Amino acid sequence: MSQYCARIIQTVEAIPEGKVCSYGQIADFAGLPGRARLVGTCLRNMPNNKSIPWHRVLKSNGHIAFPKGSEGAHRQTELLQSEGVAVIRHRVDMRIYVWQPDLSEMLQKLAF
DNA sequence: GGTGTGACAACAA
DNA sequence: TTTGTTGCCACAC
Repeated sequence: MSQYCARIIQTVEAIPEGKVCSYGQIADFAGLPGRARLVGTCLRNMPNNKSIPWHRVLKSNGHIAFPKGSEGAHRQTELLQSEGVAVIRHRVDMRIYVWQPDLSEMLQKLAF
């Protein structure tokens, strides 16, 4: 558990329902610009059973970060659809569901 | 301390 | 849209 991972987890937890976010955004909000890979590494290493909404994290282009047919992809798709996010052919309409955090919300949730 | 790896991003064809 | 390539950096060997 590194400090980076803690920030990443906190940022991911701040994503509201029905919204999605890209790895780059997570890294950016977490104060780690350009460390998108670290987000994935941490989420993989971190136990995903801590109520972390990892399913709201996608690639920059809206694609699901798992290979199609994978278990993770399936679970992610299910979770997203159950939240009202339309997953079309292994991808999400980032134009609609992308998370655009308000500054006040950011300060409230993160407030490093 | 070198090397390879990774749930990625951005760019180029 | 789908592939490559490159950059990035913490982490496990």
